[in-house]
Amino acid sequence: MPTSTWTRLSPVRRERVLVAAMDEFGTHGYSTGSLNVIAREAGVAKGSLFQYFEGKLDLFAYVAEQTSLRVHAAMRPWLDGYDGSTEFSRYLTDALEAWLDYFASHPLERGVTAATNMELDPAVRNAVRAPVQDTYLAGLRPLVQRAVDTGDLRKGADVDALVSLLLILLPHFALAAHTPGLEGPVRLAGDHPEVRRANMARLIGPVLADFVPKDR
Amino acid sequence: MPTSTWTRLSPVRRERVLVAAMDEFGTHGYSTGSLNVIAREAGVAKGSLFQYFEGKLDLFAYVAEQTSLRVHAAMRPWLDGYDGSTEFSRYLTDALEAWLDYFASHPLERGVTAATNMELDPAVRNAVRAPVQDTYLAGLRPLVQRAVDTGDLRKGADVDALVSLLLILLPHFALAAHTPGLEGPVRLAGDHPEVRRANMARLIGPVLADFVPKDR
DNA sequence: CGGTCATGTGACCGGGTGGTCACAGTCGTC
DNA sequence: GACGACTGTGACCACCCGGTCACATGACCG
Repeated sequence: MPTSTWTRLSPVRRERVLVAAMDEFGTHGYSTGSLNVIAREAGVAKGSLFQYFEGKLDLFAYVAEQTSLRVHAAMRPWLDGYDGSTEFSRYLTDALEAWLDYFASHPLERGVTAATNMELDPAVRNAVRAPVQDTYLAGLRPLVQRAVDTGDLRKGADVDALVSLLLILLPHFALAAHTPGLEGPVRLAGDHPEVRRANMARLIGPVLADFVPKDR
Repeated sequence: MPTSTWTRLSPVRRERVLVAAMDEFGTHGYSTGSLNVIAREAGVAKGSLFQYFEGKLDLFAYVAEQTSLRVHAAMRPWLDGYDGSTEFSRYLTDALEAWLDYFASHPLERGVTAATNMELDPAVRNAVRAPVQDTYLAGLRPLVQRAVDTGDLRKGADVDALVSLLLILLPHFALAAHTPGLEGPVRLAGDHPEVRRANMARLIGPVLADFVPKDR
């Protein structure tokens, strides 16, 4: 949790520190990320960082939280916008495409998301990843539940199972498109957006197939 | 690649170093793992490590490779044993359960697998993860292909898509059962093996459903 | 025995780390 | 102008890192 000093800071200074921290942690991860570098890139003395945050972990947790809020805000229209007028699998594919587009155009957020997902140290992950995952859960579950309620997904479909699968696949999709070596034979880093969309449909389609009503 | 000195070493000394390195890298990951600790735990001078390997990355790459060989060897019966006499989805569920069992009883291998999968630095991942992933690919693809050939999976099924999905889900299953915060609502860390198996079936079942023939 | 060579060792090196703190500056208020 | 509270600063601390290297050890051979 940032200190009160941080909240009183001028917005431009806050943004400079936040961006520098997102960049550094997003590029090198938590343990390898350097406060010296963050302070230098932000144009701020290192001592100042310790007046704004309790320490490195506190800063990282703040960065992770802010990032997840930004991502969540960007995806909110898709999380809230489903009304059953479009076939759900089509809607979800569109939403996933927007998801990929967002990370393609927001490398800072992509980096921090990667660093958060890849963190190994349980202490760090507990401070950072579990809350973020809860945010995703709170966004996805109602969306899936609504699709079941409207009959766009099969009555009695295992909502928890689908949500769990999405929770595994979503971060993977977001990162695979930009980190080589994460992909299987079906690549998401395709040069053409159409290829990427088609390949994503190849992956998400089969997963959804068992959840849609038989007569569709 | 280890030096020739390493290959001439007594097996007990090699094993001591290997185990210490698996433990350290598996617990703390590559960048945070310490050669000082490895040398101490192995009962070996730090200088000796540099007579066995070119440096830290070389040691880590060796550890990752050896680990993937061990895992691969343990799973080989399942990769080779499919002959179409059992329904494929049943066979795969059994194989995945063996997969979970293996990591439950081999914490060193589990730790290194986690560290390999969670590595952020592209240079390290290229040196380590891509080869490992190729090993998985070489094991999984023939298995799936055989299931298509025997008609246990639908003719014309998208083999690449299923393999890609498995490549994403498998490491996740292996690690989720032991690293809190990685799981969605459907948990694999259940106390009872039956619960765990049932939950895994809830996740893998829908994924497979679209690949099995319609008349089954 | 002396000589050679492979191997083992740990003090040591330069460098980077997260974190601290004594000091300097900068406001608003009386 | 004088005060006090808040904020900014970077030299500094103790510590740990990966990597090196001069030397010790010991096995084998003539």
